[in-house]
Amino acid sequence: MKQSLIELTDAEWTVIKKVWDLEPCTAPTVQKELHGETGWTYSTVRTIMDRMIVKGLLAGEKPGKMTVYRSIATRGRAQEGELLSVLRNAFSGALTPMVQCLLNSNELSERELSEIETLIKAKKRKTKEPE
Amino acid sequence: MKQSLIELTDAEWTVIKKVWDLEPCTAPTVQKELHGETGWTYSTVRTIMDRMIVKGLLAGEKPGKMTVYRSIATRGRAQEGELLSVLRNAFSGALTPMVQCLLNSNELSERELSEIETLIKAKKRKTKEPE
DNA sequence: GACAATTCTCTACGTTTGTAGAGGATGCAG
DNA sequence: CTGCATCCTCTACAAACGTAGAGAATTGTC
Repeated sequence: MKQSLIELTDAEWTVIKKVWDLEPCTAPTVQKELHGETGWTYSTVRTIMDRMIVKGLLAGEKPGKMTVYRSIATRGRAQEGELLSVLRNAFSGALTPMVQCLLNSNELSERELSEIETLIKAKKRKTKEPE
Repeated sequence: MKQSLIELTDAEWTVIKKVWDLEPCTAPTVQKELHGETGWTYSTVRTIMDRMIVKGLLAGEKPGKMTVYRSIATRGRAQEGELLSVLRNAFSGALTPMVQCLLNSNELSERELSEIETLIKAKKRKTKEPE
């Protein structure tokens, strides 16, 4: 039962990335970690995190007085969600143009190009001989 | 002078794709075209389009009584904007993982894989011998 | 010129997002 | 115990988004 696409707002991305790094973690910790980068106050971070619980993106438990947060949405599923929603909205589902745009819009090092080429070859192999 | 990233909402994507197809075009035309797909009323479409003018995504001229819309944001720049913002938010700027995720999250035909491979080879050539 | 159809303008309203303050509760230092 | 620092809860609020209705203006038609 694969839930429908996950989509995160910018603020949610900022928070969940820290959570992935720190979990299990508390709101004050996350806030302190993010403060340099964002300037957000405790209230701000806390609000975002609690809203993310409601959305099923994080889980919060309260053993003592402090709430301990964990991620529910995995990095992979979140990334996938973003990609697929761009694919759908911006490229009407057409993958090749999307990759093309990606390759054009960025200076890639040769190393990156080679890496990607390798990925493709691997994928090709898997496609040919399914498990 | 490259303006900063373009980002469109879902509704804006829906509209601008029609505009790209139909431009120059009027709001009633776009609304009629979208009605099947979205059920939106004239007011809804019109509001979105006018907000898009304010954002500099569309241009509107009014020679007679009807407003004629044209796109300002090009398809390419809009697509690029989406991709780069996902790259930044979800992949912290790392391109290879993004491509990898894309390849994994979708069943690609062998044809697509080959197409992409070709793109990469072309790109590699261009990278090696800059103009 | 009166009417119907089309289009426009203006206003509205609920929801989501970004951001945060005020004040209560709790726990540790002395 | 008393006070200071932490952390929590609740509430707020402006901007953006999705969605749309009400009523004015225009125009083609009889």
